[in-house]
Amino acid sequence: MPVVTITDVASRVGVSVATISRFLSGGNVREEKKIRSVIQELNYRPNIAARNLKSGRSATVAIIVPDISNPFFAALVRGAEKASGDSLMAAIVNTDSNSEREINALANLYGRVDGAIFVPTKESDHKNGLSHFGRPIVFVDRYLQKEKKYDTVLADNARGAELAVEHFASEGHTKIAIISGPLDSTPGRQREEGFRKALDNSKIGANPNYVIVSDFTQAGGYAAMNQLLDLAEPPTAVFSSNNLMTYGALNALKDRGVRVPSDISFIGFDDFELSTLISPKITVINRDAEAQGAEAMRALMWRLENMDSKISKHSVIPVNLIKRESVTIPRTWDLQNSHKVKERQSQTSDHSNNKEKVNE
Amino acid sequence: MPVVTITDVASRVGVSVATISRFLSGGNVREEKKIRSVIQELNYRPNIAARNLKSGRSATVAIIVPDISNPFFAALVRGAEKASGDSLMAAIVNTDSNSEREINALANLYGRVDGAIFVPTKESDHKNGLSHFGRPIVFVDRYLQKEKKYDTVLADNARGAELAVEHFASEGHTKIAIISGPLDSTPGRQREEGFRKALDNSKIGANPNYVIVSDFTQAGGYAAMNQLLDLAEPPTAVFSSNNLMTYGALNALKDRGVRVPSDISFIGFDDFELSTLISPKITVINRDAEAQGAEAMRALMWRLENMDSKISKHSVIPVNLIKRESVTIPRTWDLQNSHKVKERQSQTSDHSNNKEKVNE
DNA sequence: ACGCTCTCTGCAATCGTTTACATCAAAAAT
DNA sequence: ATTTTTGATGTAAACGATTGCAGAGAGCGT
Repeated sequence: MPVVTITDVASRVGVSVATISRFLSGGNVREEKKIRSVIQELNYRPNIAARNLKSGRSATVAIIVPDISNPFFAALVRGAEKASGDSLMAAIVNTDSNSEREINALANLYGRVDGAIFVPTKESDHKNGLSHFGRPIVFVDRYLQKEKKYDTVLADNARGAELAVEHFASEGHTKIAIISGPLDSTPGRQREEGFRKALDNSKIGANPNYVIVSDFTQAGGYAAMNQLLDLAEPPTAVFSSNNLMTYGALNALKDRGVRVPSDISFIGFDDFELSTLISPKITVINRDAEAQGAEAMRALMWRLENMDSKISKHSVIPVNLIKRESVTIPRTWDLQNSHKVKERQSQTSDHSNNKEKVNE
Repeated sequence: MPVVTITDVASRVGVSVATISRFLSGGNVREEKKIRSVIQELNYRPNIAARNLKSGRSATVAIIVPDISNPFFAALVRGAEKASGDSLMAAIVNTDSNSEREINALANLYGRVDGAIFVPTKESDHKNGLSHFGRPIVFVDRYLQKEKKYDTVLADNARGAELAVEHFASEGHTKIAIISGPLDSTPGRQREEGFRKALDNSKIGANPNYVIVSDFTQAGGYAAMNQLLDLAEPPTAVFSSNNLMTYGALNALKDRGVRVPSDISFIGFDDFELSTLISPKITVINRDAEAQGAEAMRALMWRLENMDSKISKHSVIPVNLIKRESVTIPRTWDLQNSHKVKERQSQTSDHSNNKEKVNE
């Protein structure tokens, strides 16, 4: 297996290597036709490593995600990879939601890739790792609070939570709970904030007992839902902040024989395969994960072409509510009960005193 | 942002670049301590491209899969990536089950990667693409029939199908159907063969009407199940050859109001998240997809270290039956009916004549 | 004291490209 | 007919590492 180089092609055609190189990069050359045929004949392929060395680029980008087997990240990666086209190679790294592995990955990737699409686990500081990496990074779905200069592609998380709350409220719910993700992750925080804000806007107000901060895992969702059901006065509607926790929460509901939606209404963030197979079909907040990945890749590619641009780009992926069967009006008993709550609620807001809310 | 090279380190320490290089590759050097501190101080990182050029390797492998958003492939990739450790970078490519994109990917990857883990869509010939690629390839889950020299990591597909049939048979089913994947794909073919073999072994014999060859997609599974239900004498038990078709088949069942398992028993190949959330919990043939990916990566790494070895390695990932709630005994009406079938069946086998089976 | 081995060192070639620069012939402008 | 412009070409120097080779001390046996 003789490895054929540009020199072989050049001597075979009878020109210098420079000419071949120029042909390869689209320049005008006299012997174009002959070069083409010789390349074909010898099956010449440019040596990528040599090209990378000379050009200082690798035509490769990294996609760093917490867990590729989470359907959302899988779709994200798929969209990104598809958008990269043939010109760019995508290397993927799984961090298992481990901050240490994240900085490790960044260090390892240095010099191997031209840039990265990064889904960090936490919003906490990554500063050293990032500056050492020294290449463009597009943050997806999560970002680092202190670093404004990086491009981001986020979902409209707050809006998603609002849509859920508004839908619950329009059906008459007032005892609305959230199973939230970690507040030091972007989607966790933003969805929780959106939830509170929507509750405030609709004059219902957030009940601290109805805010369970969990961890975006299935086990966490299971525990959180049980915690809600154990309350003296359980909520009549529950919003779960991501797909994995939705699985867990639904399992808890099932295990305890609580029926959806007759006993409790439910909305999850992020649609999932099989959401139509289970009974009832689950109402969800949805967004186009593939589109989000594609947008991130486009942003990164743009940045690679415009390294010196000072402006940072921040895209927001829209969300929408998919109404299915897991939301209905509260049970009568709860309705009466919620009536009382409502009254109490309006009293407190009359006094513009939300201390009572916290103690409630 | 001054890019620091080995030369900078060398001059700072006061030795030649060769010494630094030797230190980097673990050789004994006098100034080890000082070199270490200077590297730290200047934050020197070896230039990967230069190293690749010299060594002729890229420390990168490709993972080529039909669809990363299929949970099975996601798990496969995850296992492979994890097994690669820090020494190897994994580039993933989605082919969308498109043969053309497969050969394209191989061509594109030439020179960029040291080897590949490849899940081809079809068993048909890829010969030219493969030989031009000129680097080790480990075939996973699927392989190319005519190429025996490549390493493979397959699941025990035939055994999986057998387990399903045996379980159905042990519950008294005789009208057993398969929704098969394409017969020109390895898992499709092997599972269908295992199905037939198990049926023959148990003296039931395969009914051609009960073998629907579909395409491993959800839509395909949906259509196939409908086709089975439209039969004058529908099967009492159905085995679906992959997870996507399982989704589709279950949807069809649901849409037509056919209850599982009271009306029809069901087993799917490959477990899936949420298999416990839907009612009934689905009985499946399972295998460890992550382990399969990890094994593939190990095989590839071994091959990269032993390029000249003539022996090709073929690993088989075990499968097991996870009994849940989707299989029970056939309905009484069907039992009576199947009794007749059984009698007919035993007659034909008495005659040791399986021609009739084909015509049945 | 001499030669021998052993260990570490620097020199310089090398990997396969790209590209600034100089060159040169042909075409265009005078 | 001469000068200027144009455009393709070849020469050679990079890019940043690795490595064969030869040399230089140090340690050791005789």
